[in-house]
Amino acid sequence: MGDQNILDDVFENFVNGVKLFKDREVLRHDYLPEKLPHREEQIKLLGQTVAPVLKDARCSNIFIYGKTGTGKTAVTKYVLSHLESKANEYGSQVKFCYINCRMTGSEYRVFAALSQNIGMSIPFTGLSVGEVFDRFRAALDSSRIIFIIILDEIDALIKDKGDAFMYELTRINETLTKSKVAIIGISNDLRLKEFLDPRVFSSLSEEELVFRPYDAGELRNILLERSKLSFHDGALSDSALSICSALAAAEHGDARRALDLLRVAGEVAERQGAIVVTEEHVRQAEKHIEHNRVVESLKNLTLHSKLVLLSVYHLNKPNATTGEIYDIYNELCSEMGSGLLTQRRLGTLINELDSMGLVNAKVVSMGRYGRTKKIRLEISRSLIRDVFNDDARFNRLMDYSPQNSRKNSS
DNA sequence: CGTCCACAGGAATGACGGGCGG
DNA sequence: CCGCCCGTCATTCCTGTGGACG
Repeated sequence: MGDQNILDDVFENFVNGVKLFKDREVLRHDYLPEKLPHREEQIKLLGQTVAPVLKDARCSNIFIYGKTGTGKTAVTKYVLSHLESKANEYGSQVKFCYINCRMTGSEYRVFAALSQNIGMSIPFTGLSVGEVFDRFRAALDSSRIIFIIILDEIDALIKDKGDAFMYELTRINETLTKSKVAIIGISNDLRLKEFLDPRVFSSLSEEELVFRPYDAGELRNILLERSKLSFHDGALSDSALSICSALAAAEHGDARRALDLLRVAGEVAERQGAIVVTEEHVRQAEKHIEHNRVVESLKNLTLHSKLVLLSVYHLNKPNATTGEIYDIYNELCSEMGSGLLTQRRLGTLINELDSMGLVNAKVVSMGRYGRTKKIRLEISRSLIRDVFNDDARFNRLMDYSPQNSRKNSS
């Protein structure tokens, strides 16, 4: 009955309470606004580059660089959707296909998605990559179009699969007679060219477009535009808006981050029944986002990654080495009756934990005493306890104290 | 100034589950 | 149903290496 009342309050509050949001969809980062402030230059350049397709000519390949949240994807989608409607107007046979390489995952699935887009279905798996590519090329040629391929986050794919498939793709025009292909590559990593075969790179970057990070003032304008659509008048304090832009600017000039902060701050404020979103709500939002991020990645770790992380937790010193971790990991494995992985494997698991920001690993040389990684926990110990205590398998391991077999000084 | 530690991290290979074409 | 291929995880084997020690 007490619960009932609480729930009533929650619903009551939701229905009758002050509403802060007008439309929170506007703050999602996949929302494509009608205006993209501070990107007029890039829009113009990209537009000029793709314009030839309206006269049925192939446009140059384009390489777009910029860190996350600098508007690369938004600008590209914006320009292309306008291009598409123009093309319909003029009756040009233009098609484009947007692919996020990181989401798509493998070269196989990239080609499968491309084929899908020109109306040819490819099985999820089962064929060789070469076969899929051939089918794609055949289907493309017989469809007589200008095909613009947008490969977003292409760096993710190239870094772990290599650039062989890109070589195929950049040369595809030579074997097409009735269709033409242009590629727009989008990369978060400015150093991508170091990973690319020079031939691929030169063909891919007939044009280059660089997106600088936004500064605090620009972020502020962006947020201002969006907040007009997403919040009710007066629901958002000026200082909250400023602090969102400042925080995001300090990170990478990441607009996506700024929008997230603003949205979550709004949600926090709404939940607290506040009439206006304040600076304090933004601070809470920041913690909230980070907390969620960590808990999510923690939950999604594989068994052995969890054990490795627990080993770092148990060793509990700021300068743990790979070998020490491995010893403890060893103990934990036998304690739990699970098989154990090689030290080689553990090394790469540690690197993964590092890139997720759960752990900090740095290679150092201790001269006479070898070369190893110094590993330190990057997240709070209590958080680890909270998350792992939920999992019955780890109960015994949580208050387990390892008998550090190594004789080691500090 | 060369040695040699304690690993790093690349390459090749294998085991395995999923999924297809024929 | 068989044979093949994919992607993922893991092992094995390997060469490479910064710098304190002797």
